[in-house]
Amino acid sequence: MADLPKPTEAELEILQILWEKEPCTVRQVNEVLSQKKKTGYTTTLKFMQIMLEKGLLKREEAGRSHIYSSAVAEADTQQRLLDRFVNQVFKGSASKLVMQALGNKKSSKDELEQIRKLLDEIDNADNE
Amino acid sequence: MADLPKPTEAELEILQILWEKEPCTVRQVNEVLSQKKKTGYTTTLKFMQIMLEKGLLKREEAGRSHIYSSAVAEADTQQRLLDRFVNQVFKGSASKLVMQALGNKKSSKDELEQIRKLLDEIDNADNE
DNA sequence: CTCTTTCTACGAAATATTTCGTAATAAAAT
DNA sequence: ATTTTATTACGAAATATTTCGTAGAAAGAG
Repeated sequence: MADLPKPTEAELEILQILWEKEPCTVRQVNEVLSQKKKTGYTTTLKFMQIMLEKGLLKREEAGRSHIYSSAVAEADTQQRLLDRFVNQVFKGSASKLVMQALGNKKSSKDELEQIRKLLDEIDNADNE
Repeated sequence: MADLPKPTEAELEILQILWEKEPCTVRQVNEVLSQKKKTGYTTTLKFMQIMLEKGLLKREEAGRSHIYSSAVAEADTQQRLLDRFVNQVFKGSASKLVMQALGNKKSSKDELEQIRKLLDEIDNADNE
């Protein structure tokens, strides 16, 4: 578990698609990706080859073509990016980020309730 | 209130310093910046000139030299970056981000209490 | 006044990221 | 069997970001 590189913005878009639909061929990924931005097939292919080299994806040969899957878990990646983000933008203060996020984003009652439950759990476990 | 460009990583580091200590000369900023990464004086200067052009900074002539301040507020910038981040990494779900942030980051009791209060306020105002 | 130091401005090199064209190959269609 | 289509690999152009060197001007020291 060496230090995986931080995925770039474009790489993250591809990971999002794979997390949702994997395993996928390049074509399948490109079909989804090219709806948000007009991306050529070989552009997507190139990204996925680069990501394979970086260890972000894995693949399996299927005759002429390849079938890709993510090699990094969604939650792990989110956590890694979040840590970076909190440090860069909020000087490491997760609670400041949380308050800013809650302040301007409307969340459903259900979600707010879940957050409350989480707070309770943290409080209870908080006898370090 | 046109669309300010998203500050790059290096630009954000400079903004952080200014938000803390502004107004500053290039030298003052570089003194702080060069402690985290060995940055040459002209590198910092160049960044600050670019940031002036982009509208991220403003400055005032002081004889031979210039005195810079931020032209964007910290909270606004954080909010803008946060929105982007939530969309890119958490598919727009602020509450997922919040839970991930609370889950792995230890926050003080005080901070957790503040978040609870914030939740209450949201609940009360929540008659969309 | 002359030399040294401290600025700014500018250009451009170095690196990272994104995008695509072309060639080679294999499969599928006719 | 020839042509069309689909796929990978590769290289490199286009763009964005980071870094620094050099020149010139202005201030300060001697």
